[in-house]
Amino acid sequence: MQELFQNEIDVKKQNIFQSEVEIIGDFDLKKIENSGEVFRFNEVGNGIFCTIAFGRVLYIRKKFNQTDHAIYEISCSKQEFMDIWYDYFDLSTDYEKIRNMISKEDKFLYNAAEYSKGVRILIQDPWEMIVSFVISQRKNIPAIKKAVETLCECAGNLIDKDKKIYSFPTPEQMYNMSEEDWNKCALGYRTKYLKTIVEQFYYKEITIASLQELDDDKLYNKLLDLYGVGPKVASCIMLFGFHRLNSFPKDVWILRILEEQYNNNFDLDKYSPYNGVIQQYMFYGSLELGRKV
DNA sequence: GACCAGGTGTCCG
DNA sequence: CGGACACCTGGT
Repeated sequence: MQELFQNEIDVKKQNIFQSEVEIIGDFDLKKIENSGEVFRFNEVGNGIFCTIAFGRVLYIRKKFNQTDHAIYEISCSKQEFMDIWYDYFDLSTDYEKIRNMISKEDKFLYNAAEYSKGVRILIQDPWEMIVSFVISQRKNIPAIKKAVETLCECAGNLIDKDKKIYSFPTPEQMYNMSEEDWNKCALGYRTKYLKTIVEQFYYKEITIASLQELDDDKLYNKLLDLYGVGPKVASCIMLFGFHRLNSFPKDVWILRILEEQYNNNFDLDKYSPYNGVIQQYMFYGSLELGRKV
């Protein structure tokens, strides 16, 4: 907390914002932060959000609202925003259109989607998603975030010397981690999963490029083959790393909703090809049912 | 100090 | 194949 506060002061001092962009449609930074899909995305104070991805850091803050769009201050050039962050935030997908597919008859889902308005499915680095979601198992979100940051500090590149921000390590960087590094990360039984996966990617027995070519079913099965990756983690990797919007991760919260709200009769394929977006609305809606952020 | 956290591998019927 | 059970560690 102290570090974040320090970070905020630094941001102000350096007047970090460089340009402005207009963003149209569903877009809520706080909701994205709490949507559970991203682990290096944090509010650092005063409405300023910081996210680290693709070896870059972005600071972004809403400046003001117009009726159908909003203006955001950003720490990069407009050009970089269009080249990198436009896709990251999935700004070419019309989430309002997806929300409008939900019938009012389904009261729970309709309310959940209203409540979640502004959540988007970020397009994140597939490798980072594989590693992060293997780490995520049987951890709460603060613990996941901490573990990911420690891993980045151990093996990533220093991309901001002042604020000590590190990039997410590549398979090569993780392959070269010492035993001491692994111990520092304190990943417990997940370490052996990651070591195995890292080795496969290091020796190019599997590549991200080859995975990207696969259709949903084949990709799912290929991910399941990875040591330490089960159905839930594979679905998350597909949704958040490969942007397979039909992938429907079922964690404890979703299972609870499917049982309590739908008596286990929810048609998981009803909103194809956007079942994963619907899942995300349900998951964010679980905040109202007692899930903690 | 328990108890549990966005699960998965393993073993057993 | 479905159901138990152990599992590292840290947060509440």
